[in-house]
Amino acid sequence: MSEVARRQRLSPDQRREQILLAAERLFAERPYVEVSTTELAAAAGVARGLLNHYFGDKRALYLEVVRRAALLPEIGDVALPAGSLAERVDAAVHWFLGSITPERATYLTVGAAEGIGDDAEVRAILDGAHDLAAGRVLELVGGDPADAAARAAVRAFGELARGAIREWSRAGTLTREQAHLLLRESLLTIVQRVLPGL
Amino acid sequence: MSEVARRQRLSPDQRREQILLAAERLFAERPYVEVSTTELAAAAGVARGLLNHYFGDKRALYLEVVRRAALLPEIGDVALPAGSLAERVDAAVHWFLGSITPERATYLTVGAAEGIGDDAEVRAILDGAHDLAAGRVLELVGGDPADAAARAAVRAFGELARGAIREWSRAGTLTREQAHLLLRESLLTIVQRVLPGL
DNA sequence: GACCCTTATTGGCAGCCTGCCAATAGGCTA
DNA sequence: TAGCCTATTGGCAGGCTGCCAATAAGGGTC
Repeated sequence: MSEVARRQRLSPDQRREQILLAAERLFAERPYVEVSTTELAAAAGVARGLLNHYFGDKRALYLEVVRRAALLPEIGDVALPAGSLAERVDAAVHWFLGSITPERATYLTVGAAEGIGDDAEVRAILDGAHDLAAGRVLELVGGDPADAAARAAVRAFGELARGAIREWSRAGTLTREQAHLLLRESLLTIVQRVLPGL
Repeated sequence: MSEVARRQRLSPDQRREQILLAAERLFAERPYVEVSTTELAAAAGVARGLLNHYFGDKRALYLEVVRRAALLPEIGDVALPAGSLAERVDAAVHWFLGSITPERATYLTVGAAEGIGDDAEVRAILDGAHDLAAGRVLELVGGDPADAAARAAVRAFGELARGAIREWSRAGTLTREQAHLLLRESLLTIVQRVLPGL
């Protein structure tokens, strides 16, 4: 029978990636406490001590996973403004919904911990990612990304968006079209009737 | 020096409450893993074993704390419909914002874990509480609480509300008036332009 | 192609945390 | 005041985490 090499020496980057992939899977299935480092190491096919070597401790590994997951949306290249406000709003919503494939839905709706069981560091990571997305949306609809209040309002809109996405892709209580309608009308109202009044 | 009674025999209800209060405080300060049962027991002035006696295990105690926190909003007696739609919407928003005193903000914006680090049980508790609130809002604005899609849309609105509340009471990036404006206009739009189209 | 040397990788030790259970004693009742 | 029910305690056993010194994979060098 084929004897699997007991030790395999990989480049730090490869090994890191391998561990992160396994951790991503396990942490997505069960809550933090329920996943032991022993299990994480086994899933990655590695000695437990290697986790500490690469990430410091369990918590740091977890934060790394959250960091990667939070940034998934690929807030990159979306065609900037063009057309009427209605069209631009529609484009922004489309981008938001489009960046969510069902498989990634789990990660994208990440809102992690708030309130009881809150975790300042996790919160900070997510806030950063959400703020980035809010800034992008504000640009798309022709707002001023530098306006703190406007940005805050759009960040709040982001919560609505993640809520709608969850209703659609996880609970199945809204169709994608319904979610789109909800977000389009809401965002339009926010841009037209709320932002000017802040 | 006054010798504090080494053992004090309380009624189960009192002891339970005493432990829950201490746990509430600690869990609000630091994430679950960071709080040890030893610490919880010390904070409650009780032997560690008593926690298990009353709640089973640490997780169960935590869930109990979350359960109580999630239900805080006192979704009880709010004057039902009256006046124009605009007025009813305003009343609903007022109720949502009013049920949030700064001290309780921490608990009320509880959205707990989603995605990475998700916890099915915590999720279920919060979903239940949020759905209850959504049903109440739907009643207030004259919608049909039995309409699943409408309820889902309003649940999503609840996320917007919690987001706005956080921007206001925690981040301080929105004033209460601004948060109110954002929620009022959004909810009005949802009722007028979204619900009919679901 | 064989040897070396850097460093990726391992395995086990020490401390802490958690759940469990039998022993203890507080305080109400008769 | 004596007795009993049961609230409360303390310590044991197993598991998990972080740390560190020992080990060997495999690319570079001659």
